[in-house]
Amino acid sequence: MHELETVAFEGGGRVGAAIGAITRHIRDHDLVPGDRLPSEAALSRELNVSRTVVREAFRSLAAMRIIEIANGRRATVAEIDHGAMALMIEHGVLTHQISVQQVYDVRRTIESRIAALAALRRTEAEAAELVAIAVAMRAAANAPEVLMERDLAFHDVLARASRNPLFGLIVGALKAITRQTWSIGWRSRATDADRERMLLHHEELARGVAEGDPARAVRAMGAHFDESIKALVAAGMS
Amino acid sequence: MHELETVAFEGGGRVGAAIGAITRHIRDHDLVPGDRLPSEAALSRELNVSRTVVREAFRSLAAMRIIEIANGRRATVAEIDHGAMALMIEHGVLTHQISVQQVYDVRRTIESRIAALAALRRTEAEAAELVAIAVAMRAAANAPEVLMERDLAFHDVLARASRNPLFGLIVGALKAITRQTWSIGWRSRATDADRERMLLHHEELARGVAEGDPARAVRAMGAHFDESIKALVAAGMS
DNA sequence: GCCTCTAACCTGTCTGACAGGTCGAGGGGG
DNA sequence: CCCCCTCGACCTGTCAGACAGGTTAGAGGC
Repeated sequence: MHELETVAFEGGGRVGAAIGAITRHIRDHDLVPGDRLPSEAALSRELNVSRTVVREAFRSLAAMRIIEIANGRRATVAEIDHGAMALMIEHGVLTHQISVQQVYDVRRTIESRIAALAALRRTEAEAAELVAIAVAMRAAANAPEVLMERDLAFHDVLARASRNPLFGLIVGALKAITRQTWSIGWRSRATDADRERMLLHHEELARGVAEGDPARAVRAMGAHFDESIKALVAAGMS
Repeated sequence: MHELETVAFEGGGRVGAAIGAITRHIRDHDLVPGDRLPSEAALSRELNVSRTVVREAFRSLAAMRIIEIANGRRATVAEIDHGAMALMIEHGVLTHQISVQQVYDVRRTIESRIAALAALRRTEAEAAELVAIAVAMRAAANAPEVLMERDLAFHDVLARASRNPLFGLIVGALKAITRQTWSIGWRSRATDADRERMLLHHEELARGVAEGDPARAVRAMGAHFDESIKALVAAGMS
């Protein structure tokens, strides 16, 4: 990897400058997740600002999960995490800037690629896990809450098997929306045949990934999302 | 749209609780971008916490671009914006949690879908804009800095033409990485033929979108990214 | 009715203080 | 000699009060 430069985000105030200084510190010292940052007092001395300013800068970075803060402990560099991104996207949906259907279109796009990559890169353990979850989903066919959690777990494993954490990050961020709309889609799957098809798609997907057949996996994922989106639209989800 | 519930993110402290209260306020009052929030003093009275706590909560939300804060003005609900997401992803790359290649794989996936959607949904004005930018790119073939900006503008227009702001959001977030690696890819396009192909791909893409031919647009986008990624790998980009 | 200007309001930053959590250096016990 | 426990230094979380500087709504003049 070559040199990268942090984007200038320092919007005017001293807090922005402090944020810049801290991210620069991370970059210049080539810190990795878990590494500790200077204390608030040390930074406030170094930057010639009050502790208030440093604290607000820390809070900002913690909100983006760039660093982690906790009482008594020094702030540390954080691992990427979808929590903040989920909040941002959720806010977009809540304020009518993004529709649920648009979220599903993005998810469909991403998950299709994930399916292909997973078919090519999954470990044996992941293949077995996917098949097991698909079986477990059928067993929970009459318990929507449980079924949803297994559905989400299925897609988590899939994302992990794609060997690209950015896919996992995005899917994880969209999961919050999924969780809130899942039951609507399920209820609108009126007939047993509809529900059976959903289970079959997951089984087919698991098999495609297990057998290392990307085309098959992508086809199953596409079919799954086509039905999901159709179900949401049928339920009147804008 | 049906009822959605904000994810519980209130990690322990009062600041987390304040964040929850503010997001709940936005949701309960169905606020949209531009609407004003209560003042810090009002919130601190209402929540029985000090202004410090409210301020840190505001900073956190501002970092995620959920609200906007400025001196003298009341905080307002913000429009979705890729700035925060860009910072998060950049941090992931800087701390070696995500590779540049992985970023490009995600971009390729997203942009291919964008190309298809843009071909179906673009306005006439956008079609003309894309063709114009493609022409302008050729004119800047010997000025890498200018060429890059036009390249980025091209993809921005494309994202807008997809009529799905979430695609624009993600592409915008990845743009920071793109900006920092673009010149590496360009330099590694050793021959004039390589560089010519890149221009041709953009022209072909613009034409595919203009003529409403999704398959053609997707094909051109795929070819473009295949070359871009090849160029980055050739340059030793991890 | 429109414009101007001011006073009230609001945010940005600083200071000092204290409660409570964390962690490592030493000392005591096995 | 090693392990465990304790304690003190260090650090973060929250509060209160203060003041500078920006913003805005409304009073008052034209």
